[in-house]
Amino acid sequence: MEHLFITPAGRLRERWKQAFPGARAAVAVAEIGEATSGPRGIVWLDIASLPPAERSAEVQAAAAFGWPVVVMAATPGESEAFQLLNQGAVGYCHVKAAPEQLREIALVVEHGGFWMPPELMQRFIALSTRVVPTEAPVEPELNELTSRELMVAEQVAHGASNREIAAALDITERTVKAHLSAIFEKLGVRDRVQLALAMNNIPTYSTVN
Amino acid sequence: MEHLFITPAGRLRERWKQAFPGARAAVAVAEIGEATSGPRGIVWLDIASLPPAERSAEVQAAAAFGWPVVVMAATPGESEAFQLLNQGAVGYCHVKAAPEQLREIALVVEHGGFWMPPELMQRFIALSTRVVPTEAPVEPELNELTSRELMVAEQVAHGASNREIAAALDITERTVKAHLSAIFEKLGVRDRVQLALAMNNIPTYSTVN
DNA sequence: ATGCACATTGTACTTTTGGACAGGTAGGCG
DNA sequence: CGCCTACCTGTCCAAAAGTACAATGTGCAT
Repeated sequence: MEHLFITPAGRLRERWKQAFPGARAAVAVAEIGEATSGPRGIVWLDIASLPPAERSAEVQAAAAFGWPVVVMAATPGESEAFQLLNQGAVGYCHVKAAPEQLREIALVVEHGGFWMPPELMQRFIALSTRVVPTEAPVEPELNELTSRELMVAEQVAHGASNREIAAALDITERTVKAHLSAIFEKLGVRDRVQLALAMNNIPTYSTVN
Repeated sequence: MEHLFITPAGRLRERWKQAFPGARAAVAVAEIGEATSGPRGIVWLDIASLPPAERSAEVQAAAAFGWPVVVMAATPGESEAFQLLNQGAVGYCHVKAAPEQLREIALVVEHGGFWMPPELMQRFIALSTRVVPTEAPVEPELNELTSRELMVAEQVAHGASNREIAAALDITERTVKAHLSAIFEKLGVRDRVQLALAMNNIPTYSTVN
């Protein structure tokens, strides 16, 4: 496994040599543009001192080389991270990552995985759930609901509190609760939050319990 | 490195034994709920024959165990993948993945990486660039949330209770409440119901008081 | 008339939620 | 070094939500 560090300085940092004794350094990927047929390796791209505008192109060039590309940034930022990963990088870490960290990353990417700081990963996954189309809409059997229950359910679907519902329907809060209990039972939801989501055709996980 | 396969059948498939000769099998994570202090291992969760509704909870439970969780699905779908990763899984593969593949995945996740099929990863990246881009906020206010707050908000957006959120994020209920208070303040909503609706771009008319 | 579903309300209770007040830690920054 | 932010936690408390075990009334169908 070869390790190729692309860095403006053109020379390896101590940290890198510690991580991979046999590592090589270069100023640009173009400098070694033919080893595609040799043994697999990893390209480590130091973009810390690169103008932001050139980074994307640099990653593309490195990715074109055929080896997994790990980007090393000085100030890991989420928008940059994903832009660069989108350009073909498979790793994104801090330029001052410890040797052990680098070896971990190497293991991950050489086996087809992606690597980025855990916080970033968490955040992106969280964000993704917002845009990924969730099929399987849990279409509630609203037919099961009586007319009065349906009124209450609609109020909840719009975020109303029990007190507000009581006022709107001119009934007691107690009665609202009674209707709600019946609704929960019929629709198989646990509480008003899940009801509100179900009424808007939004699936809920953690429906258990 | 221990390999624990959670599968309804309770017994190892040939493929798994080939991949990890020392692997163990169990019907549920609860069955072995104390080895947290022992050597690190990986939990392989077979959700192929599990009702979709229970999968999320199962992943949560497995994640609570403390080991990296790899979900094995019969028909890998992107929405499910992201949901389950959001529940704490760090891997998502086909239940019939080849032994070599499993070993690759094991290497990746045991070194802190994430693994999912390349197509999914591509899709994931592509989607994320749509959400994250610097100055293209889908909901401007969401940018005000910190990373942790966003995670909590996501959970609420899917109907989770404080207790479930606490378990999922491995924090106390108190902390969840703290985050929620901050979220309510920042997003200008009154309670978790309105937050859940707001997160799903559903207007609420009773925002007053 | 009898049974039944629906709507309504009551009391009492547990659970959940959310806020108030008060900390503690860790990392980044001037 | 303080200062700030994010993150995490605690106790105490009050409101809201939800459940359990009721009762009452109305209309409708068998």
